[in-house]
Amino acid sequence: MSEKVTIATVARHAQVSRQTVSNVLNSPHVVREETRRRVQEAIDTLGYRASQAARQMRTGRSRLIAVRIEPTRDGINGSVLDRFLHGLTETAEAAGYRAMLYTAADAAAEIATFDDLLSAYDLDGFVLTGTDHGDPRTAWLAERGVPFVTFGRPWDDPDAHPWVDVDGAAGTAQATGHLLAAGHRRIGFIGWPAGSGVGDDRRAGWREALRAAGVDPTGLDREAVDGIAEGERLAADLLAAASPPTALVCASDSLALGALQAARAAAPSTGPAARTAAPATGTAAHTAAPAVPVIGFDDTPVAAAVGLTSVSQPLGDAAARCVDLLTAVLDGPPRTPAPVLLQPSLVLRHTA
Amino acid sequence: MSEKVTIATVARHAQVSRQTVSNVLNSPHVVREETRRRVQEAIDTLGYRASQAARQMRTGRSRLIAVRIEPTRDGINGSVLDRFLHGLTETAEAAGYRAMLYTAADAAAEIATFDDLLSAYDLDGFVLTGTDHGDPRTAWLAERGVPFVTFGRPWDDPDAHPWVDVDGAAGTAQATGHLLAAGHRRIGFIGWPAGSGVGDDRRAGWREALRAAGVDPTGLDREAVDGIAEGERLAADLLAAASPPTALVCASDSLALGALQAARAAAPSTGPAARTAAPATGTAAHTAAPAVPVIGFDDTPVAAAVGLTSVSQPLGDAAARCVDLLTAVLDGPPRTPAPVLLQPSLVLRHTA
DNA sequence: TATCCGAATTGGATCGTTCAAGGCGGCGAG
DNA sequence: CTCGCCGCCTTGAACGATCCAATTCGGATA
Repeated sequence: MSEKVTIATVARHAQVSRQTVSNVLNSPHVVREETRRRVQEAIDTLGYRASQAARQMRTGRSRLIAVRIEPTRDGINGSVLDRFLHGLTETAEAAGYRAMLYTAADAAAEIATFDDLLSAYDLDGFVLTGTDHGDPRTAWLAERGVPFVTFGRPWDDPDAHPWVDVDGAAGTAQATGHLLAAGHRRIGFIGWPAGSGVGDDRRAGWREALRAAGVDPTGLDREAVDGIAEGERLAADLLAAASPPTALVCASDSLALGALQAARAAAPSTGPAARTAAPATGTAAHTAAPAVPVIGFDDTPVAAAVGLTSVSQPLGDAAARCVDLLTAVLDGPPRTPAPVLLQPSLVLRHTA
Repeated sequence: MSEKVTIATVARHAQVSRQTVSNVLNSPHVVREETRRRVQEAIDTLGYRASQAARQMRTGRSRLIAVRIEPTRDGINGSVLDRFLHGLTETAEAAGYRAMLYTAADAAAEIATFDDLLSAYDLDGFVLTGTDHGDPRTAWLAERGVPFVTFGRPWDDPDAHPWVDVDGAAGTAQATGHLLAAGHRRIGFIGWPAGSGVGDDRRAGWREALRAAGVDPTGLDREAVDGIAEGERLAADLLAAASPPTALVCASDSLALGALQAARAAAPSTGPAARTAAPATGTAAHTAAPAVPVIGFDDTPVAAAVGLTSVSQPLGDAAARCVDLLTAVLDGPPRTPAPVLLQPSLVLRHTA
């Protein structure tokens, strides 16, 4: 191995000055074509790579973006983040950025981490996931003019900052529509307690779809925090009602999984037009369609494994668009790029 | 906001030289206690943070470690990486390091990425996951003296480099032992094609456990690449044999999930001492114990969701130990720290 | 021929930190 | 008394890139 190859090495090798080499890399248009080629050749020959540290010291830019990796709560929804991260890393690499991970127990700790990462590592930007009403993190970042994008809408003001999101309401509406088309009328919803942006959005999709079909959604929904056990409890409660729903839409795969068990436990009631969906996946149909169809949300591996019909989010796309927006802010003019709302799709399996 | 606060700002504020401030941070023992306190106070007051870029430029160390984020293959095993990454990031932060992500399509691309990360970002070290026989990546890194740790043994030479692993053989042995204790004798194994380190290890655990119990494992195992469909196929094949196994141990949850379906499809055969395990999880027992008990490997969310008994890897621990070993190499004397072999545990659920 | 112009290139200064070398007062040994 | 050493601190130089101002140079213009 030879000595470390710096910009000076390249300059000497190509018979030009350091600045010219720098120009070839950063502003190729100011360099004569023939010179540019000669320099580029030297770069390739020597295997030169600009030192990020040196560049960063001068420019204050690190070409690093940070993402938080959350503790896998439920376990089921964990792999959502997994897919998102992969897409993010891949797109960032293509744009010349690298993704850095950080953890934080709560919003306050996360803000402290922002501060640390910004002052110590000169981070260029952040990708936040899972925003909610009055998020203190976005306020902190915006106040300091730090570039960031959220995966999840700013529920208070759609123009507050760049964001990417998946249209959850459209997803539950699509799920509800699928069940309506199969002949169901009384379609229940199992979701999260009112107040969370995402949860309310998903419930709204179901409600509006029912209303549009002329069905009164009153009394057809239940709510609880996420979890299989909760899903089972709520579904059992719904199915035991005076006039129970004949199909269920859920705000998550966790809830849906629990609901599925309640649906299976329930006697094969007199649901209309049962057994409409055909097995969609390649694996054998290992579970019979439940008497009460159930649709989940997120299309997690668990859903795929147990044959649960679920609303799938285009996570790779979402991650890519996050990077797009962020780099637009970083590399382009200082204007806020338009937000992106992606459409989910319904993945049909055995349960609906 | 005031101006950027550098080491010079602190020095002025504390009435000392830059170097003394630097010493307070990096070699506190050479500074008089009273001075140290004064400087520390100035640091806290001003909210000073050392610029990584400047430090890195001088020392050549970035306090960054890189991990590859793989494309979620199966989906089921994806969340394994998720948990590992979280633990890694957390432990790295505690040790003053940050985790950076990268992707790579294959080993060659990964090596190219090594080169890039090393020369451009001055990466301090790598954490590799999923090593195999004759891994070109470890060879490349070792040749250049780049610090790295693998999660997964170097299957050719245990002393080649620092590593952390989970004792897969012990896991399958434990699973097999559990079934033996329940009265089973003919216990089958569904695993991956011979040749992969991890797969062979897991098979060996099962084989030796059977042998130790005086059972001849011949003909009781099948192999295929990972996947639910494959698992179902292999299990069906095994169960259709002349003298079929009465219980199954699998090399992954994916295979186990498939096997479970085959086991349920099979008529409740005359297995011995059926129904020994009691429901372990908090959620209601939604699935009856199968006629042929099945045990998976990895304790994925899917396993938890469907009630599959599975061998659980201590991923958080593993990640932490990876960071420990890596920082030992980075911060300590240049000797190879002892490898770490962690023990998995059997999580009992409904299927065994 | 002298002058000017713009494109292309050059050399010096700079970012914030750590390293290497050196200053300085005091103390113990020769 | 002087010398060397030690503990504590300071100063100048360097890491490798980019920014800025100055300079060269070929060619067009007066």
